[in-house]
Amino acid sequence: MPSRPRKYWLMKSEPDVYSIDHLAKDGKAEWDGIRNYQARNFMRDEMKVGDLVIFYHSNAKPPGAAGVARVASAPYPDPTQFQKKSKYFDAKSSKDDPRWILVDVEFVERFDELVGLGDLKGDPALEGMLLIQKGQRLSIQPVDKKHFKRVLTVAGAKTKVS
DNA sequence: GCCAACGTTGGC
DNA sequence: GCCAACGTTGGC
Repeated sequence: MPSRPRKYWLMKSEPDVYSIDHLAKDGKAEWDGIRNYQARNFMRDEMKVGDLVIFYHSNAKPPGAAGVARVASAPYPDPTQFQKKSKYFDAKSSKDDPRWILVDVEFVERFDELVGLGDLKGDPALEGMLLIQKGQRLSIQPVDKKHFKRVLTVAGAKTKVS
């Protein structure tokens, strides 16, 4: 039994860099490269194994919700922060006190058709969803259960949320 | 490619 | 602690 109700999330990824198809192929991935404190805090403090995630394609043509993933590990330090050759290297971070934390994410399903940002914005049932607020750029964000379920419905998803 | 919105950095 | 400068995000 989960010790708290399952939470719901949305995580953005640029499909040119890492798409839902990449995740489908890999099965599981380290969600590395997050260098925003608010996004890090969600992974470090609030995500639990089993939480469901909308996998969102950003900077894409078109942008939109591409599928579903699941949190698959406890939080742990992002290894790329210590790799000098990585674009995510952070000289100010130390192994004793790592600044950047990530979780593993595993593939659940790929939507038959991407639910475009325009459709999300035009859906009255999604009113108030963080993603569609003006100026909102957080790459990891919480999603209300009702909004999460709505996106799955619109997508014709196989994943069911009780 | 443009640029609005937002976050971070660093001088003071 | 303020805030200008700068860098990034991400839709268009």
